[in-house]
Amino acid sequence: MLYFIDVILPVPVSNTFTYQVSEREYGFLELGMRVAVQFGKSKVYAALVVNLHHTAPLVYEAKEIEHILDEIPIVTEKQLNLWRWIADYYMCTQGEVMRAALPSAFLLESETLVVKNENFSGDEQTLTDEEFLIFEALQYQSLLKIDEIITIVGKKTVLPLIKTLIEKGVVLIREELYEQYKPKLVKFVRLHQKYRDDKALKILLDELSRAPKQREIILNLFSLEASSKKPIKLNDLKDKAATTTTTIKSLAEKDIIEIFERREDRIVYDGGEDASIKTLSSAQVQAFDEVKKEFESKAVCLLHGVTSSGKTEVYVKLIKEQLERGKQTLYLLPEIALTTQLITRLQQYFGTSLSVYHSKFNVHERIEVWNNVKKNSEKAKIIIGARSSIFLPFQDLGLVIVDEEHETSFKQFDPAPRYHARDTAVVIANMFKAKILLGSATPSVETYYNALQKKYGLVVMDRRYGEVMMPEMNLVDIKTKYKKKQMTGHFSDTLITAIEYTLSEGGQVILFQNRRGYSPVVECTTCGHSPQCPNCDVSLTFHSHKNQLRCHYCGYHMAMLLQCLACGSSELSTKGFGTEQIEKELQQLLPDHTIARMDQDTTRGKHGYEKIITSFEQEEIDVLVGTQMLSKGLDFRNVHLVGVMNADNLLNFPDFRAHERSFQLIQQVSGRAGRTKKRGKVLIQTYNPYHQILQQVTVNDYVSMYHDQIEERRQYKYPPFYRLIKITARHKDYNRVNDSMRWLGTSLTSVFKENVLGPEFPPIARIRNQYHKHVLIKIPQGQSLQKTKQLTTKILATFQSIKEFSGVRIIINVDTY
DNA sequence: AGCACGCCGACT
DNA sequence: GTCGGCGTGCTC
Repeated sequence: MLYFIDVILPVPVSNTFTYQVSEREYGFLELGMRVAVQFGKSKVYAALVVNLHHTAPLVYEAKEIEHILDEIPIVTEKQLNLWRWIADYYMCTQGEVMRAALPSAFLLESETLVVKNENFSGDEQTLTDEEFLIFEALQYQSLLKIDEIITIVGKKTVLPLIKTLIEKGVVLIREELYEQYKPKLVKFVRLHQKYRDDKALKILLDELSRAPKQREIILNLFSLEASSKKPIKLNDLKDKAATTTTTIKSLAEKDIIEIFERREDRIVYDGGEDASIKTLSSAQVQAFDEVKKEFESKAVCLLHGVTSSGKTEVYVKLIKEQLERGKQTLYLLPEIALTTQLITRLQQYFGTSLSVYHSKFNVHERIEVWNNVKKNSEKAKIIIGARSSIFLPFQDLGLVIVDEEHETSFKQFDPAPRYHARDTAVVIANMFKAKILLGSATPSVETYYNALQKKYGLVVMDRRYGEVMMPEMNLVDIKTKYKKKQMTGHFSDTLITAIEYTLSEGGQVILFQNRRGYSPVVECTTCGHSPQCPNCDVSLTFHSHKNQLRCHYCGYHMAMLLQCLACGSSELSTKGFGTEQIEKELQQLLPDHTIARMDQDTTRGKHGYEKIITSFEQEEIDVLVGTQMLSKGLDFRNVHLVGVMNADNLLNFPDFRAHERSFQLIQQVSGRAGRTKKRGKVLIQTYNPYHQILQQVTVNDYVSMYHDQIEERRQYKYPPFYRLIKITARHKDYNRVNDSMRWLGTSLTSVFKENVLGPEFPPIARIRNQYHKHVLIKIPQGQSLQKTKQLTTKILATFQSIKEFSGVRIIINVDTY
């Protein structure tokens, strides 16, 4: 009998691949283990076993595997099912899901190493200059990586060169697969066994009386053992006895003590004692009971609670319950909100049962959390993390919490899999028969719809915790302010007065401007020309601190112009405004106050974000100017005033969710004001104070906003009534994008009729010298999703077989955001 | 994704 | 005329 396995490779190819294994290997292998396989001419990859069988492939000869990489599966069967679901639903390959799901240390790819052939006996005179360079380098260095060879010879394509060297017998190549993860080993010490009885010990101490240093070490070891009752770390002993590792090692060589190693986790929570959970307010108790009640009949429940209504305490109580039942909990947060604030708070409640998982962690830390979750260990009963934590190997999941459920960062945009973590979490919860709670102050229209349809449970918390009042919200009509000359730069007199008043009272201010940079567009006052990015179809943005023009899409930058490129006039003016300009103007208005800015430019680096937040918390900063980063779950006690510099650029965004998002954003930013007894104040500057959304924001009327929006969605055929699949073509040739998309649009329309929109160029058609064009497929309720996707895939397969369209990259985005 | 094969421009 | 560039197609 023959033995075969099907594997997924971490590459964007749609199929699984079949390899042959021996009977022994077949008996050992389980689904979810990794095997090293050769794929293509030389590369070796770590592939994941997804099927074991005896069916020999018909049209090709299966290769044999290199070797098995794991002793136990690293991925559970539930995960494999989930991967299949994601690949299917979001129309991508399982390899792409694998790439996103596994911590990078599990994804191995071989590296080609060039070593010298010891048997080389030929004449080095026959070598060309380049060949000789490599030959020479190998006399000093036993092996060379491909990258190193590229630097040595100074050109890109070196593979043919290596090939001739192999033919001439000068070098050999080796493919090496590195295991990136090394468990952290900690050295421990203990007394050697032969001195474990009192008599032997006494003799030893007598013998050591002439070696006081060594005797000292032994005595210190005893005192440590007596006080801790746990194995003693070598480092602790070293510190206690004020000695060196070498001295301790010499004792080990004499067999007086033993040094042994143990695996240890890198992530150790060493916070204080667990804080007891705050007693819930009556509103929180009521919400908690209601959620539990909803969970009796429904798997998903929406917790709609205004900002600072104390949703977190309700979550904590629910998690506590799961913990008591021994179940795992997943707490999902939007990427941006992974601030230390919430994590510290949860650590105080749950101590060592809580693990954090997100992309800023290094490979080793991620693997450890992964393994702990898979072992269902006590350390990983609660996982808090961003969207990628849905890929962890849960064993016994009881509850999922999706906080700030409406956040669009839960949807992965690029690369594939373009999954939505909230929606995927619902699927996972289903697989485990677990409950899932979606929390938000401003739920997404889709979720709220599901709640009203009774598909999800709904629990409302409409009071802020501790009877803190909702902030007082006012609109400032800057159109009239400009007319009446009551504006200083971008600040209305109303806003300035409010800022000055707040500061005089010792309060802090947050100013929100959803645009970074100094001013988006530089324009020549003579001819109207504005400098464009050479790689993208956008105007360059002026950043004053570096006196540069920058492109936010490709990172292109140049020095600020002195003269117009088109007409040479030196009269250049700026249009629009960003955070940087607000900061500058304000500094001039308030020279005696500290003003800081928080946006992508100032929060670069690992701790940039935390630094600003901490100094704002400690009131070293009086006014914080920032982009939407500010709106996410931060809790500043002393902010009394929030100013929205310009609400209009949010509302005018060309997207069917723009109004919903504006409402959410302004509402969230406003939530930063007045989180204590003193009532906070929010001022929103706008050209359009009668805009429906702004009116609804000021009176905090989520429900009427929802009803307006849902009506629009129904009327214009958008989610939740219709599902959307966006297909994008990308190529550097404008005509090829255009022609291929015309074909695709026509083909799709012939099947889906009026439910195909486009093809259409996006507002920015060219990014990094690549043209983009979209087609949108709308899927009405009742039309089979599966069928629609099958038909689409079929059309796309035809598309890709057309010669004239070759090279056009297709990007599929299901449930596009 | 990588890597090999195959066709076209800038240099000897 | 060749070398080196990149476009195209396949990988069990």
